[in-house]
Amino acid sequence: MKAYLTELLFSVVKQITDLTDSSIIVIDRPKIISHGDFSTNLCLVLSKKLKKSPRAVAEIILEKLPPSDLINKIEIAGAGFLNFFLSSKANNEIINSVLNLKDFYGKNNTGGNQKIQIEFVSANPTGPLHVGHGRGAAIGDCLARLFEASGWIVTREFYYNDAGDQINNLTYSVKASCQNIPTNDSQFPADGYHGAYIHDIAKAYLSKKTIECQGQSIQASGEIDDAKSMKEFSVAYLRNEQDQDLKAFRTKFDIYSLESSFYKEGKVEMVINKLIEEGHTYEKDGALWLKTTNFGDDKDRVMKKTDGSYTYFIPDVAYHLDKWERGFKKVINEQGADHHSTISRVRAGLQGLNQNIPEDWPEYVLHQMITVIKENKEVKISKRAGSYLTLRELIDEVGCDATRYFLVARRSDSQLVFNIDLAKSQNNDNPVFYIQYAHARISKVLEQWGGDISKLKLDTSFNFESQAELRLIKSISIYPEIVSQATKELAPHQIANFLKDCAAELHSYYNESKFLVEDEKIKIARLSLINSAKYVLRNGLHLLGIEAPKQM
RNA sequence: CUGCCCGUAGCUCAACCGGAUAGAGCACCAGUUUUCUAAACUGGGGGUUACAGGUUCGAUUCCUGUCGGGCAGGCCA
Repeated sequence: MKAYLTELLFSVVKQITDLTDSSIIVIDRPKIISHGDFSTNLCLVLSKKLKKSPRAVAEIILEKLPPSDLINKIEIAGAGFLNFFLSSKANNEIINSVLNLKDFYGKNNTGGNQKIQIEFVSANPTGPLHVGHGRGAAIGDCLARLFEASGWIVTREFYYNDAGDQINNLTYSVKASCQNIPTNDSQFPADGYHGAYIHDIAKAYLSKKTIECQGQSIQASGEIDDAKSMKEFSVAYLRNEQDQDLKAFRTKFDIYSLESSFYKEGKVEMVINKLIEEGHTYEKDGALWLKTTNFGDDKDRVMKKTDGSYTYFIPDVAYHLDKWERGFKKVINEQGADHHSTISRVRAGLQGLNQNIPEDWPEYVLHQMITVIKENKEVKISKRAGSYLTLRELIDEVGCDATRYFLVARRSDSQLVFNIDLAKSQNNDNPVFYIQYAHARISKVLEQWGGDISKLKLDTSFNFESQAELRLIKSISIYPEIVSQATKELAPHQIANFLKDCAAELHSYYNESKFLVEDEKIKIARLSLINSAKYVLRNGLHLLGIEAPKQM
């Protein structure tokens, strides 16, 4: 429809100016219902060029605009906006197209089956997942769903840092726990982890438990001095825990990449050698440095420490080179804002490899930190200190649907306050229930009608008149634009907000109007309308990974 | 001190590439059920968009500065 209006307007623009590019025509969706279905600021833009007032330009355009049976009326408003009101024929065709497309309404194929890789969560296997990881999981998973809905082939990937110092700290902590050293004892490792889960691992290790992890069975040797087994077991134990957390959060990954594998396969070594070969390194203070300042960083970074081991971002670079070599021209990394400094380092490393990788590759979506409030007090999320709110606890307390909704319904780049008591006590006022309730209400009405829902079709000559109906139609017709915009801007929260609005329109309509009426024509029309709203709500909820219940 | 993100109603958050009277929910006040689910709806009060400048037809949005919050600035990850 936007394209249609653009073409219509451009045919006039060509008559009254020498412009040959239709890009100056911008069609908007007005916020206010009385401003019509579409609007354009074209006259304001052209007024300077034509040396006429915007409203005068509007008069001229209006006069020359060819008639269309899809447009009911066009108004000049405000400073010189042109507002378009769709005809009932155009509206009815939208409803019928939703009824035809069903689950496909809102999807598009702008991705053209290109490959995209989305990395998210990527928590270290040193503790259970917490709320922050939950935010990453919710955003990352919704992004993946959005890209799938836009015709991309999505690979969801989880990267495990299973090779750095923090893994040794984990092992030392488990060992100390095996020896019954209290966490506050001076004998306990200074950089150790204090959470209660450490004791669980120690207990399982001593009793020689077997852990299933990604199709492998890892058995603990139970020997306190068997550092290798203890490390393997601890990591497997926590990965297994995380897998269960993610499963409870309805988040699946296609590929798990292990930092350790890039060492094993020699890819870390290859990256180092290549960077030396390309002349981007130098030695200082007994360490090997990468000149990241050549690529926009504010200072150079150590890549090989004096003890011969590598800093964390080198395996990161190796990992991203691997992504590139696997053919992903588009890669999105979703991570916490506390990792933002790695962006410039990883990109610098990739540039240094001289592989014609674009400077802004990969893309990043960073989510800001979460403050968790419980009983009016901030809950500190610290693995080391052991005070800890796990994602699983949250899911158990407020449910998967509500947790997902809360974590994805806000712009990722603003900090978020998660009030546990509110989320818990709010049950009835929770936005997610509000949306689901709208879906359930429609389902119930259609069920009571008892007709063949798949055959519902709207007579194109039918005329919807009430404000509630027109508002609902507008909401339904906007949906595909919301999906493509949310995808383009990597902003899944727009889906959540849209659904709340759409559900509000439905509830208003529901209260204003009865659907199962005597008049067959009116009944079919109204049922067609709410059934198309049902598809929008269901498809939208699906994009958020939230269920659309038939009854509540 | 330096870099990145943020600052919008009492609280939690929206606002499409710069658009029209800055919108929702919670909380507060007043109403709506013998009729498809009241987990709903209708109406009301509540704002100098942190502050000060600038850019232009037009700024919550872009630029500069100030203040405030968060995160980074390890040979930790």
